[in-house]
Amino acid sequence: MLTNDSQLAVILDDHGLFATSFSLLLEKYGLFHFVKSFDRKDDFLRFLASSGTQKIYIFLDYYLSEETGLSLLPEIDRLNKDAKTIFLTSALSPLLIQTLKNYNPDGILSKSCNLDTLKSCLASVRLDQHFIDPFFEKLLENHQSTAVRFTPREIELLKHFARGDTIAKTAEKLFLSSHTVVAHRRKMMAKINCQSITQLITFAREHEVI
Amino acid sequence: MLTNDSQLAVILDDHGLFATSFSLLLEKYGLFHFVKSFDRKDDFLRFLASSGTQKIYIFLDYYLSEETGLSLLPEIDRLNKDAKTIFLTSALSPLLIQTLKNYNPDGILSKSCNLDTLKSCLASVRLDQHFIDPFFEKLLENHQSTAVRFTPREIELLKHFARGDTIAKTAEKLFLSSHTVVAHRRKMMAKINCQSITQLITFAREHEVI
DNA sequence: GGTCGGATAGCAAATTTTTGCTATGCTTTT
DNA sequence: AAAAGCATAGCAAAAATTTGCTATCCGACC
Repeated sequence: MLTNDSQLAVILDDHGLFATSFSLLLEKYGLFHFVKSFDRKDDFLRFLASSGTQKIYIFLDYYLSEETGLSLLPEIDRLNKDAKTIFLTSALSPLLIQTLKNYNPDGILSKSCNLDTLKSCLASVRLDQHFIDPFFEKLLENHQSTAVRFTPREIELLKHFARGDTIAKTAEKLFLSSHTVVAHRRKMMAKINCQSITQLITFAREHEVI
Repeated sequence: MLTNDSQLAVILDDHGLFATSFSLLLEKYGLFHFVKSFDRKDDFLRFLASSGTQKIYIFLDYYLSEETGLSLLPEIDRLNKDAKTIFLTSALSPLLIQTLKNYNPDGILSKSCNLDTLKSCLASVRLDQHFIDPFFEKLLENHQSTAVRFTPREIELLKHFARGDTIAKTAEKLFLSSHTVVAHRRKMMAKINCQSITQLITFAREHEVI
């Protein structure tokens, strides 16, 4: 049922070990008859350029060495209008996933997904439907509901704290009274109910506030 | 020459897709006859516990979901004294690689390495020699002068601080005197010459120490 | 057999952060 | 116009962190 005729999968991931290994996985389970993997953007694009118009399924890593897979989308579309693009990412940030989603690729999969999710994704994409990893769906939902809102000014100060600036240093840089900086800290710490600046910074990082 | 009899490879990587795929790679090229992959620490440890004393080659991801592969080393050693441990990491930070090296695992490989490097690594490890990816060797050479070193214990404490634990909390969790925790903080802060814990944490994050 | 570094622990003092409470302008929303 | 929320600022006390200095134990290395 999954053994569609002459479908080609192409993988681009700068972690060569993953690219090579993943191509074996796609072959082994009969998900594709032909699989080609690349760990360099240039080779990948060259191959794509020579691929003509045949139907191609592209597995694209989000984090490439110097850029993100997103930046390749226009080029991919130019080279092969019918290509299906599925993003693979190890990211855990709702903000990043939302960004990815906004680009509307054919699929978005977590690198932590299991074989069944991979198969579901392929089944959907083969029916011209879009697929997003249930794990990421959940991530997005949770983000909406648990969102603690920091004001723009608070986030600005928070960035200083996260860079290691003390109260005094932050006040100096932003031309504020140290009392004001303390007040901002206090307010943010109250919002997430914590007792120290490191906890606040950790929270902010985990929730991609900064 | 590579087809040693009844050698077992075990993979632990929280990116299930990689773990599964990589196991296929190890099998396909005859690098191992038996390969088992896990994406959860618990399952991995349970398997290891039941493995008896046979020779095992462990491929360990550096970044696990809540901790680093490093923290599993004692447990691995306890469960199987003869296990060979090879780290796989996508990290690019000299400091992190140095840290990894200090633990003296049997092998350290970049996830961006090619098949030949993987084979060289295995050849070395099978001769009871230690192997480090040439790419990482170069990375370390280039940064020898500016390298700041944290000890394993320091990094352990650092992770607590980064999670927001105070001195008292950290001491409590690790069954230490708060004086000891202070001493560790002090030492690390002296190493990077900073005056507050947030600066230390920021440094550690930027240099991928934690 | 001695030196060195790492992990442990302590005291006292200086400094910074955190907390409890208050207050004044300034927008935005109702 | 009142209310609500944001940015600003202050004082004082409590708590935590940082610093200067010392010291023991242990294992590794020469």
